[in-house]
Amino acid sequence: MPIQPSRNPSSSASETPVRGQRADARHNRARLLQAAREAYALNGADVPSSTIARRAGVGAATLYRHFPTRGSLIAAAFSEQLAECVAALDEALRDDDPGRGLWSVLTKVCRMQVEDRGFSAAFLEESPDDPDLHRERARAEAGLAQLVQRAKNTGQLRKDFDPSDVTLLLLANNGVVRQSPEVSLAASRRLLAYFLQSCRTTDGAPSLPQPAPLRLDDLYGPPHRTG
Amino acid sequence: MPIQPSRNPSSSASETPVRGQRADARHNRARLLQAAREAYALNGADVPSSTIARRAGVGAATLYRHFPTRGSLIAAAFSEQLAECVAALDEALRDDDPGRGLWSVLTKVCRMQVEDRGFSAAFLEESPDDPDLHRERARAEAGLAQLVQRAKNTGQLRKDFDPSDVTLLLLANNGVVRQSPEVSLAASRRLLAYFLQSCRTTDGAPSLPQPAPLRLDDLYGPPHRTG
DNA sequence: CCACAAATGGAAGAGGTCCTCCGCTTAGCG
DNA sequence: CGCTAAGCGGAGGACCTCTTCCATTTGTGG
Repeated sequence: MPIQPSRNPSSSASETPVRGQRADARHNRARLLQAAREAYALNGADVPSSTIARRAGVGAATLYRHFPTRGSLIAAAFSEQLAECVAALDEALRDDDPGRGLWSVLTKVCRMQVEDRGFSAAFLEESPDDPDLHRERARAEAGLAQLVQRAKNTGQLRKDFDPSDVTLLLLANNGVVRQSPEVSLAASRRLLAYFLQSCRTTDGAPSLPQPAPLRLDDLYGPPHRTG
Repeated sequence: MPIQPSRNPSSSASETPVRGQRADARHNRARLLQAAREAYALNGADVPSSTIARRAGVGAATLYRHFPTRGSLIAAAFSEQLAECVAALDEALRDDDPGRGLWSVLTKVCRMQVEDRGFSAAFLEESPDDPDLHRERARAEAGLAQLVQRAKNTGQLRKDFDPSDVTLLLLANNGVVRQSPEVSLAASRRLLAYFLQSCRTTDGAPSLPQPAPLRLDDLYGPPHRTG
């Protein structure tokens, strides 16, 4: 059963200010979100909360009142980007040409990873554990699977491509992104080019090893913390 | 001018204990190195020094006397792996089939990244700033360039492959590695398969975008620290 | 076996982040 | 305009890591 493009992609609860709070509180909340986005974009999400509070021109307590946990701030700060991803995916699903749709999604998301280091943190590294985020990730996963299947059907995508390979690309691209902006952009483009080229159907090509069980919603904290 | 395979690949000064120190000091040094390697292998190099000292069964001061800076410990702990890389490269340079040599180096290094999270830290993320390390990285860079050129000459490697693409692969693979060991292994294998497939000469293939200026010796700290 | 310097370990200072408490300010309603 | 509670900021406690200091232990050459 095909997924319906979502009607209002930016309805994430985290983004919508709570009704009935005082005007100054609403204002401060907005300033905090903006400060967080700016700070995260630069070097990822490992920024002291105090820095974000200072940039927003509010005290630490205000930050913690609005966003009790680290994850809630991250989730709220990136619900906009999440919406952008969902929109890109919806658009791709509407495209008559599934191959073009898939390339376009991959290109867009890779570019977002380059342009905003916090984006990767929000979706791959940190684990905000926000219900909205989980739901949207699951939706994205399903939409991607559908898009992948269609692209296989049209013969634009190799048959042994696995939806988890999208996650694989995102992780790989994330690894490439920790350089200066210009270098990151060039590196990401080149990585994507290599990847896409192998993804296209090449009948004589050797088959790939087993796909890795990478589901977006399983990716957690920096790594697999043991010890 | 072709590079000569190095005669004694494991002569890194960091590995060789200083002559003339007391037997217990030499012993503790060895215990520290082993503890560091074990701790780093698990989750990368962001392990508190105190943990390493405790695991080695020595006090914190002892650690700092032997390895005054974080970088010196990391560099010393991974000089063995570095030697392994250099050996793999030397072996590849001796191989009659440059393509096979190159694939083998890439496969080996990717696998090392999977099996030892500290390895990546030592070579890509942290900046131990050890003279030995710099020298060996430069040597590796040169050897790789040579191997790449040979593989192009035999027609096994696409003409627009750039030596920096090896670094690109290492970074990408590093991004894929932060999962459980089994998942990481599968993911890394699959990524490598995708990459290698595009690297093989395919005359009709679309050309790649500009290579990214990624030299092993330019990669620094987590990222491009601004702010 | 002894004396002495090398080497050690634990304590403690410095620095940084997370988060909470609490007295003060101010928006918003009547 | 004035009351009230929502909201605020900064101080400070808990925790963690890095690094140094120093009294004590221990290997070793004579």
